[in-house]
Amino acid sequence: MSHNTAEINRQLRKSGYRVTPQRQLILDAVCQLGDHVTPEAVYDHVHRIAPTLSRATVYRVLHFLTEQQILAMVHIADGRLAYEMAGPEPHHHLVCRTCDSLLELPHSVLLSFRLAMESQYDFEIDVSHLSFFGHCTDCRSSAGA
Amino acid sequence: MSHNTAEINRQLRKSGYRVTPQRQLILDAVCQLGDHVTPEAVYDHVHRIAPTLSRATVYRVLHFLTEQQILAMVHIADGRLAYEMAGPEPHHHLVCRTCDSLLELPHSVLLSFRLAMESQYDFEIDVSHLSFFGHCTDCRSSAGA
DNA sequence: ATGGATGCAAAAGTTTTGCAAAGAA
DNA sequence: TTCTTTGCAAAACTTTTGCATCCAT
Repeated sequence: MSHNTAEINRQLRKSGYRVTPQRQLILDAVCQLGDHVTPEAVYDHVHRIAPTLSRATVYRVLHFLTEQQILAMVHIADGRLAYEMAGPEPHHHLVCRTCDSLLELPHSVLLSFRLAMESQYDFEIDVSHLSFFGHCTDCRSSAGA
Repeated sequence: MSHNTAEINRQLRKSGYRVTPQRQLILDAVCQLGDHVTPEAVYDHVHRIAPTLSRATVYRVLHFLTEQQILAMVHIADGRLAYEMAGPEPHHHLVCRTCDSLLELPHSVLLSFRLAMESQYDFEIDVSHLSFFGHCTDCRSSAGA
């Protein structure tokens, strides 16, 4: 996924924040590294390009960009947190525990489930992003059974 | 929830493991503290009773009891991990982000969703435990909206 | 020039590990 | 007695924070 740099920069400046090389590097990194990017992966990536860019900045910028809704925070296996570009439409993932592959799940699939929860339990599920863990086609067939 | 101590002890010994006061204390703690118990909460609890019981032991025993399927590991808010008694039947939770209350969700509710994922995406979701985050009745009404 | 952002380093928090000693079977 | 388990302490890892400096506007 590529992001609209000009648009994002305009948005940030309009809100009184600054567009810095670090923020651009970190955003590019999340973009290039794909879905479910960990802070450490971001750090590894940007640190190669800008060796003085610190871990503290990576964490701060990831938080910042999430607050600005430019990034989204997602849960990954083992209860860790990761980030990805915040798309206009919520989407979800099927994460294979064996090969770590990702399958994207359109939002529509979750809607009926959400509605059921709402009517049966009067509980409004936050469905900005969900990850489900399990096993994909390939791993199920190769693992036998 | 109370657990069948005698049965569990028998199971452990049968597998060649030992029943120690620490293991019993930690199991009792998870039992008493309820669903979604963090390692730190367990430590706080047992440390009051047995001040020499160390954090290392808490972590080791929680892992151990999970391997033995006496406990189950669950994801809670903020990507943290917690534990609870492993019931005979999988169950799931609706976790309120506002008041942290828990609603139990019977396994049956998830079955249709699971089947849908399996047929549409050929992906087998691991449904040993799922937590959904959102807002409960009370918090939705009091927060306005 | 002004105030938000960064780098560094240190701290805080969480989980793991090595090893000698303790203790369950 | 034997061998698993524990306690302690230290290490490993992840994330946060204080503060002086820097730099985008």
